[in-house]
Amino acid sequence: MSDQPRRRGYHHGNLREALIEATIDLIEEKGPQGFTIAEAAKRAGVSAAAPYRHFAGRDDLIAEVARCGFVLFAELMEFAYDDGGPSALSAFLATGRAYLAFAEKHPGYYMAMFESGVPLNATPELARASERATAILTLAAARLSEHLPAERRPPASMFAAHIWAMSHGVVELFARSTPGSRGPFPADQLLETGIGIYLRGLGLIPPDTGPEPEKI
Amino acid sequence: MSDQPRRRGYHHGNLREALIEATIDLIEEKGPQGFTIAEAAKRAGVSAAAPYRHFAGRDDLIAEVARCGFVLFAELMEFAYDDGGPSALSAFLATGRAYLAFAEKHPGYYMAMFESGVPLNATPELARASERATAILTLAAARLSEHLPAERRPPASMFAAHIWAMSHGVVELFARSTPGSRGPFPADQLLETGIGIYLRGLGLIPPDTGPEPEKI
DNA sequence: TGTACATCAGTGAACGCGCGTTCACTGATGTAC
DNA sequence: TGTACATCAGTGAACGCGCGTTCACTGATGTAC
Repeated sequence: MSDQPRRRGYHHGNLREALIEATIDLIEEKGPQGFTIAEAAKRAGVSAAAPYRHFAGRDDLIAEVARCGFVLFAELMEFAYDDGGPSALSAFLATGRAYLAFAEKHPGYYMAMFESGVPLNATPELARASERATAILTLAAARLSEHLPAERRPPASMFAAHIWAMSHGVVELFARSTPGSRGPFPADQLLETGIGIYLRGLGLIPPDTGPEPEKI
Repeated sequence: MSDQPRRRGYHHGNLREALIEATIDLIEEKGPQGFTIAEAAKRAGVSAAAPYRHFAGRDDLIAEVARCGFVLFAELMEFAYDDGGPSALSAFLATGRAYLAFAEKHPGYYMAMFESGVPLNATPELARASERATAILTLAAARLSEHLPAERRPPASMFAAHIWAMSHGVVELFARSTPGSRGPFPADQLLETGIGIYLRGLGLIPPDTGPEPEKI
């Protein structure tokens, strides 16, 4: 938050972390391609050459930010999932809410992860972090779909992919407060209702009462 | 496709369109931020200053490409929708397929529209084009949901937003052939099944036969 | 049909800028003895 | 406890580059008469 460069002396003492922080803020403000190493260094109160003591270059720094983002993301999802309690359904819905909350509270991370152009396998560490996050969502989906008879149970990874796709789509299209926002619905409501309808389609939520749909 | 600059003389004759074409190709190859006016001009066989006779600047050119993209997009969606025939349901599913087909066949347009950072209301013409595209999807959703009893019918714009979000999410996360693609499912199958489950949740597709889900 | 002229769509040189990165350096830190 | 020295994390100047944009210009086109 504090952009003022404050240094204790010749050595920064914490430059690596300070650069990561600065990168997050910069990406948040100007988007992934508006980010420059030079400005991150300036914000950390350090010369433009200093970052190269800690990162191989621009892409390496962004990849590291993305990795940290996935780590935090996974932690939040895991915390929200709460080991499947109090019920598989509520735990699942909580992870969905956590997804959106993460994107809204940490747009810098989110952009580094999904909009920076850094491929998810740019570094082995990044690949591992993103896989771990995927695994949590997939686990939540798997646990929830155990309540479904096996013969009409989609693969858990497909289930998870559907939810991920809808969540990501809502974030990208409707959660940004950029001018030109579409539609009158707040993003969290949109995602909540969307997931609700999807789960009803799977048979995980009882259908609404009401007359049968006419034949179409 | 032909990158060779071929000119008939001092005047290009068709520079505006040639620049748009070059921009599409460049964005497709290098992403929206890899695009430069200088290179678009070179591809069109023209000096770097020439584009300024036709566009106010970089952003204006990208915005125009996005606008063209929305126009084509709307046309394809409209064609796929086919005025709601042969049935509201099949017409709706066709528009979903058209969405994905557009993203796959015209990635340059798609990126200019959704990933370039150009806000959808950057110019009045762009805003109009994107609204028209939205309107078509919303119309398809409205027509389809007429088959639902009014009291459990979500607003058509919300319905449309759900579908748009899932489609966009599938495109962004699973349709790119970039290294690091996730999941073993082809994008079209993912979208098809996802929309199917969603529509079942709305009651627009009869539920699968099978035992009731246990209480969860 | 021919000529004069306005208009238009290009050129090419130049600008200022900021970026990513390298390099030889230097000041601070910590460890061996 | 004090000193010598290796190591580390910074500096600042410099580089080459390519970009967006401007400007005075010039060649081609089309229209009025």
